[in-house]
Amino acid sequence: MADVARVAGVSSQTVSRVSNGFPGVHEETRQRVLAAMKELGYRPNSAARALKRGDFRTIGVITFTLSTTGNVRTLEAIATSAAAEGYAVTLLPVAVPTQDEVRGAFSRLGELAVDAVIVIMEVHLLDSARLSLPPHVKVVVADSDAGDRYAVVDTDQAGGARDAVRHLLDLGHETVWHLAGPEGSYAAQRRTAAWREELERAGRVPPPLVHGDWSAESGYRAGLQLAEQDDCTAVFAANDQMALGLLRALHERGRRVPQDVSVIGFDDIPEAGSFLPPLTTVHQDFAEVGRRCVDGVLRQVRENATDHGTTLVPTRLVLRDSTAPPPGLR
Amino acid sequence: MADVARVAGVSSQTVSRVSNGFPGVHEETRQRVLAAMKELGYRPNSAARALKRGDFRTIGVITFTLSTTGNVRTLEAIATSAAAEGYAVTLLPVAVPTQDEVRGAFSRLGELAVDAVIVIMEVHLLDSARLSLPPHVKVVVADSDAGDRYAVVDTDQAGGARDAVRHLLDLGHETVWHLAGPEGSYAAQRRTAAWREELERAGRVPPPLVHGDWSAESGYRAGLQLAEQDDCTAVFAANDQMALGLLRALHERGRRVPQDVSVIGFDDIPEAGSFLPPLTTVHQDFAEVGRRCVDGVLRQVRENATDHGTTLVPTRLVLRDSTAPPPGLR
DNA sequence: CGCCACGATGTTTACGCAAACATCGTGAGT
DNA sequence: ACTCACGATGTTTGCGTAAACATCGTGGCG
Repeated sequence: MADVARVAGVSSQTVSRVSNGFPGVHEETRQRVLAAMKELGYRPNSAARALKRGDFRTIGVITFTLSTTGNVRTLEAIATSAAAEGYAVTLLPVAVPTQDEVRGAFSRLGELAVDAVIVIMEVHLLDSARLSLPPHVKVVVADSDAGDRYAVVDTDQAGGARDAVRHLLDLGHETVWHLAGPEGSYAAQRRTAAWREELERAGRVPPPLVHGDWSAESGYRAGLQLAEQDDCTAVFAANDQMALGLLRALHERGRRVPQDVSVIGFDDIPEAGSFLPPLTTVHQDFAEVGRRCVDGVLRQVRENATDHGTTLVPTRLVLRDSTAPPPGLR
Repeated sequence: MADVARVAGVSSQTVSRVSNGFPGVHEETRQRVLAAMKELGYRPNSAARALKRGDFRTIGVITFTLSTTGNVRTLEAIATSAAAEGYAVTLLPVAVPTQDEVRGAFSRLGELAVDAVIVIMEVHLLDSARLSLPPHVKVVVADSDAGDRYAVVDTDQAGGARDAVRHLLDLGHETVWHLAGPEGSYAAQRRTAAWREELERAGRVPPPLVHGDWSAESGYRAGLQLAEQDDCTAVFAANDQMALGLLRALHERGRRVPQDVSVIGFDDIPEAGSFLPPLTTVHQDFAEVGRRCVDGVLRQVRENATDHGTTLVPTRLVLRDSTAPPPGLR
């Protein structure tokens, strides 16, 4: 910076003003400084900037895994929105979803150059970790229930699940089976709860629950069981991957979809339209979730506020070819 | 830090020594300092540290999109490896794959707190952008051909493609059709080139090329064309998503897989085993690619060297149920 | 008994930048 | 002509840390 100042024949303060786009610099001087910066290949040192300003213009994202579409899409949207606001995103991977690991990530966070954190994770893993959070770091939680301790942004899981069940009932199915996500997942719990409520509201009896672990493979295993149930004409899978495995199991057992069994998924992953048959599913707007997460943390950072509300992003039912009226009604 | 020093009754320098694990501090004193740090909730300020030390302990990752499995898995492995080495990872999303956008990302990089960069991107997008790279930033390129300008880590695309073709020929197929990736992609080009070479080496005539854009939807469209070709008994799809669409198209047109047509993919995405039928494919070890990327940049950072070599990560053929001998040979 | 070496700790300084304050010159108003 | 206000620019200072150097005390050795 001093070099630039010397070349341009000004003081370093003027260079600073130019580099930050502050007013009060004569146009001609500004041009001279810009030329000098270019000539010397000057780059402001972000460490010094951060030290002086007291913030880092960086958001940390803590997430357990990038193997689920949802987390990835959310992350992508976060990165894009953050970039648009002049913020960088640093990734804090948590290898194993244990409280120890999470606590470790949070404590590393303290030394990390981060103004705010977005946590994409089941919150029960956070419980004991929260204490080690540096006091000035703002938090928004996605994909979880944080009670009133943190701000939360999430898909309207319940609404989406209700729509899915409703759709199958409207087609005439007597009831709807549910291929649920892992028990530890709050998102899975909410989808399951909403499925049950919607059935009960319609006066139907919820069939026994079948659990998977989000993977296609677990969907396949569950599908082999469901294929045995003759009275099973409609299944609501808690995500598209499991629905994929389910489709394969049903196909192997000679149960046609949608003629014999209707299947509906959740997420609307890009491949869902290419399943056999193309999958009717509940679309999640991960991009919107990511955007609102960034909005949320930046609002907290800028206004030094502490939000606690929950923001729900609506879902949308995408009708494809995997659902139809039950055999009796055709 | 000054507060900690006061509470512990030592100088700030001693606090610094403790916080960096330096020797030459009496054990008793160390404990006193640690206690004071804990009591006050002291966190070293990473901006000041970076300013003083001159590096950031951070690796930037520039990638065009997180919508392909490969990029995501690579990113995940990078983040994990980097964390193990005490480095953070900051994400630099490039919204649109134009040279302007890429150049923008690279220039933002200059102001970013980053010691090294891993670029997961087609390199032709880099060409004109390279000039604006800050001189001290080390680079490793994944998923591309960077000539001898940068260090490169990549999957052995050619080897994987050869294995795929070889496998189909060994089953007795007369020739192998190819559903290629987008023309702009170097990875796609290499797979295509290897496919052609392997066929020619076996004295077969390469059928006309069909292009997709990596998406399942494009695979479906291509599949509709291929289903018309009666002499098409084996297809090598350049990735699993396109293979998925291909399977659907073949199924819709009444061509059974693998009885009438064999299909092989590339990537081995987690869902590949749940396709209908389970997909034979070429497994890419993205985790290894990510790890080697981190190794590469860190070696450069630490030894201040400039690597230019190319590291190839081997692939592995995963046999499932989508390939079989051609109809004539059954 | 005195000196020195060495371990333990303290003091000074600079990293690069930008806020706060200081200064300079010019044109408008009286 | 003289003041004053204001725009343009310069000077000083400190952000939190750690390297370099300085100091202090203790035990061993001649």
